[in-house]
Amino acid sequence: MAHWLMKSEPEEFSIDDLASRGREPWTGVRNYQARNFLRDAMRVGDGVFFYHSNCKVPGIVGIARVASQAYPDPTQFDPQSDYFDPRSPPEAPRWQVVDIAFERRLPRTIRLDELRRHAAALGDFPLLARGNRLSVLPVTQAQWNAILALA
DNA sequence: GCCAACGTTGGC
DNA sequence: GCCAACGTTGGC
Repeated sequence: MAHWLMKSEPEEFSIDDLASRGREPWTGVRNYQARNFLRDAMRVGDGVFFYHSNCKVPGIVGIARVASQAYPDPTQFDPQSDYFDPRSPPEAPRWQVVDIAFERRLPRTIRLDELRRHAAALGDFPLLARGNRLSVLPVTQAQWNAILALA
């Protein structure tokens, strides 16, 4: 089973939002590399670190599960949506979502600065790479275990 | 709010 | 196919 880290701005969609909804389509991915992870590599049951980005204390705040295979992101066809993509052909949609199911909050936020301090132990971790902007990224089993042990 | 880093676009 | 311009991400 694979593991992932998915970023969300808490002002848009926080771990509390996921907790209250239970399950949610992960809409709005508009980066091809992230899309490819969703579409080609994610499987139902994969573990997800829920990461709060672009906020006061960025870090991992909870655990979720991949709850569906990938399917076309409905927001790409919705002119009212911020994620509307007029260049996505309906017969060959560009953007995909998976559903994400809430599992639990972590007892405390594992902050980005803390993850950086453990960078050596975590090995090659794209979240910590310079200038990283990818919003969906893979986490190895070893990284998953090491990060959970910090919580 | 600033700005470095990065991905995408489009002219050539 | 190159690459400058532009828009976005996201930490600080």
